[in-house]
Amino acid sequence: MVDQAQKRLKEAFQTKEKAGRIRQQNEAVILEAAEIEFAQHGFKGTSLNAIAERAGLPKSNILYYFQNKVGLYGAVLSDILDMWNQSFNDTTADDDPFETLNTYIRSKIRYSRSHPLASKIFAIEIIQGAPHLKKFLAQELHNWVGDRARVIQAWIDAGKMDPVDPVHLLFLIWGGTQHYADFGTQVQWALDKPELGDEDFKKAEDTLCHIILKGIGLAR
Amino acid sequence: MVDQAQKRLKEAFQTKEKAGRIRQQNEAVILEAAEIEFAQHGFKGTSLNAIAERAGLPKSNILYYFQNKVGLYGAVLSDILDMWNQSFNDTTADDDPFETLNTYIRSKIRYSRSHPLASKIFAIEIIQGAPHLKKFLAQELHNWVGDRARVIQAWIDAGKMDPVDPVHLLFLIWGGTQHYADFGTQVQWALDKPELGDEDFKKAEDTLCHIILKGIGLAR
DNA sequence: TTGATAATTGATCTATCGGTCAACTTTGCT
DNA sequence: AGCAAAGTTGACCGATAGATCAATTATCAA
Repeated sequence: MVDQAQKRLKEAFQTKEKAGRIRQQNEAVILEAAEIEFAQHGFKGTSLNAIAERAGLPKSNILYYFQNKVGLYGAVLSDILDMWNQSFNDTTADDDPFETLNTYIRSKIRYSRSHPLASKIFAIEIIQGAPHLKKFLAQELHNWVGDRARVIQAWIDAGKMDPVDPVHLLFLIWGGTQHYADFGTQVQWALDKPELGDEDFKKAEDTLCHIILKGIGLAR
Repeated sequence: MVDQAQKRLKEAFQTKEKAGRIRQQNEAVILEAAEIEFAQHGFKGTSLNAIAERAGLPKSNILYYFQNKVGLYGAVLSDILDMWNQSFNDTTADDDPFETLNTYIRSKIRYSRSHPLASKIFAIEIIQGAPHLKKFLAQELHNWVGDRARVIQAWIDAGKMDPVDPVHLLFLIWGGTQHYADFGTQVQWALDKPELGDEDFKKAEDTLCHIILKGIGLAR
């Protein structure tokens, strides 16, 4: 989705590429700790002290690697955007809609499972009005959605699927798939399980693909 | 969904029923200001000072009405649960699945439009692990989902709709509808509109109902 | 009118916030 | 080995956090 936005974020926040082994490892530890804390308390609600304690490093160390709290948060966001929409990016009207959307939905759910913290940080940021991402992402997202919507519209015009609004279809896919990361707590309550297993995510994938693909007139 | 949970929350956090007119009005002003701030910064990220400033009242006043920050937050959550799932609550296996789910989806989207702040506060709370709601809501939600899932399963057994997993169907509806409140910022970016109008929400309702209802084998 | 109770709020407390700085150690080149 | 640069971190800063308290004002029954 967001090559351009990610690049600009990186320019603004990323630390030096070349660095000693100790520093690289410490930075990784800090970013991991920061990810957990930001996902749990949001930007304003997270304290550098809490991150430092979780990372097992002095607070001063964090502020030496990253110039301030916003810089650290930006680095975390940059890491997240690093691995956003892999699939569905290069799709054209000639591609098979069933295959493309089936893959897209399943990869989205798998991302929810493998990177729940990243999804949560992103979700909180958006819910709160995306004060730190707006300038990096707003235009980019509009372009990405526009491009994808045109592909879907072409499929519709070719009679390959039902005439549903492409943008709202994308929203449904996003909402339905991200739910498993962002609202994982709620999902666990509903299923009364401390953690979801392979079979749960398999069932989630299959159910979503069945409903959405059949719902837009695609079947296999 | 949550009669019991709401009642217990109220017992724990609600202020006195009987109160002077000035106090009632001030409490309403405070709760409204608190709703905005909590939706924008989460529980930890919100300061009583910011709420007081927005409400135009001294901070001490807030702490006199509500005993502390958790109390105020609890009162806001209680207000939110007050108006949760109106529809789909008394549905039985004898009801028409198309009519029931069609109404449910549309009412969910309308709620997203009319109460975006409530939805956002709830979303942030859940994303962050629901530290303040867990004891009030976890069991309740499991029961509610179980009951609704049984109704859907009865529809499936009666051959009225496709054999999809009822719980994941509910998740898809929740994710797809709440998206319009929680990720309203993202939706606005995608559509490049400062605010969504009647026709946008109409299109959202129609698209979601079409895809989901057709996707589970219901049509009209 | 009076007096007890409730309501209100400015002053103030301690803890913690993000951030700076200076002292010290380690690293790496000559 | 010597030394400048980079790395590291404990001490500390002003600002602000949630919360308490005491002094004042408003309310209302007797």
